[in-house]
Amino acid sequence: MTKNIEMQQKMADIRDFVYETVDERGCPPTIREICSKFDIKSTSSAAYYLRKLEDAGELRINKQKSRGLEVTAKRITSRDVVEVPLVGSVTAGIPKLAIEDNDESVYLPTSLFSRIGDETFMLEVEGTSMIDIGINDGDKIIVKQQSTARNGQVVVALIEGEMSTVKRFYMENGKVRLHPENKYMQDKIYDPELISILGIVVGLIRTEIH
Amino acid sequence: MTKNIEMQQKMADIRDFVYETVDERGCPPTIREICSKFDIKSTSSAAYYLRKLEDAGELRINKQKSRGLEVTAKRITSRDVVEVPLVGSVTAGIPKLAIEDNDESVYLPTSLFSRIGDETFMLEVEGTSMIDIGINDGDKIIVKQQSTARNGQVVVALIEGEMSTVKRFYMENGKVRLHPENKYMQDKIYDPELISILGIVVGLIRTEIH
DNA sequence: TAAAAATGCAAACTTTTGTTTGCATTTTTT
DNA sequence: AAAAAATGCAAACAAAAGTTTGCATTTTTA
Repeated sequence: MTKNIEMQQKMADIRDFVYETVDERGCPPTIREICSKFDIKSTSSAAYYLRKLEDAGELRINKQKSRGLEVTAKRITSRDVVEVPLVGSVTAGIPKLAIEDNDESVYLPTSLFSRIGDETFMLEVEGTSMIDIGINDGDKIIVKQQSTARNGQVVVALIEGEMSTVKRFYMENGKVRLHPENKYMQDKIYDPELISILGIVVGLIRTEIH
Repeated sequence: MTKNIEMQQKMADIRDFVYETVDERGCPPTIREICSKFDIKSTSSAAYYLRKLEDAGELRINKQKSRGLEVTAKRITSRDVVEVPLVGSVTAGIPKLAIEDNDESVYLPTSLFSRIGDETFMLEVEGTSMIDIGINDGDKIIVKQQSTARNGQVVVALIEGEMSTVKRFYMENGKVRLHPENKYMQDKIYDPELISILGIVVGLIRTEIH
């Protein structure tokens, strides 16, 4: 009995090793790599375990192919997620306008954010100016980069080139009105040339509930 | 010149093929697979392109190893994301208590949701009972499964075994008080045995901003 | 306890796969 | 236009990696 448990463990270890290797290296281990990892003396012994794992449905073996192991569990592919840069915070003075390579980035599930693409970024909200529509201080908003907006859209805007803000956007009588969704705050009206739109808020992530 | 452009295109195509194959199959293509994919007649020609791609830093070649190609771009691994099942909606009558294999699931970035694990699920909120703390109708909440809660935590609770709800939880004088964060709604008091806690709300995702 | 099954090893073997060599053709440079 | 470089192919080659065989040991079953 105890032998059987050890066996189960060994099989699980090998399976995990195969899975990890595929995950991290993008390429399954060879039988000989498995041997040296687990101190198995003969390739045929390792192959024996692999056959058992295949019987158990834990992996697939492509006959006569080098590195022919395939994992059966669903793997994450680049189609499943979109990488979106996290570019700092809004209302923190001058925002970063350029997305840099060394920015922290976040993977969002395409199943929820299907239409977002390369021109999307994330930004942490500071302040409570949009709290009446449920955008809280500290929330991370997902912003689709574009320089124009339609009336009533929630935008990230740059005011006079130096301060960024999240507000609801209106263009009325040749003026831009930025409307905070906070009943204690006032709308502000600007000359259009003082405002540049950085993008439209399309989603939000909150990681703490208080 | 036109030849040169064709060449660039061919190189890019091969690189993409290598990347896609690694991504989808979890294993790079062999040189001969690249040959047949692009109608290259000789393995040495394909190898020649691969060397150029390596010079350009687009991939790495492990010498003398079968399937020794490695992509250089960062790949998504299972460490980067957590798979979380999306189990329906709350306040939609009797909730599903068991998480099923065929549930839709969503990948969340571990960089934002570092502490969540297997016992986490997502649920779509229906209604406005928590709107004062910014949980809107249609938001997808991230819930950590547990059967107890501390005072003041936001929980998903099952009332009398048949209706689930999101509320702030208090245990006072031997009674459970469920507090909606909506100034137009009233707290409700229950005997503890009528309430079971399904989990604690730890985060939220919104995919539409109105 | 004896037979059967499972586990394990070593070595030879076969297939897959990357590499090298030599030559032909095309493109670019001088 | 001639020389040089780049591109491309075929075939032989070498290394890597999966498979098979036969036997020894341990564990399980009858």
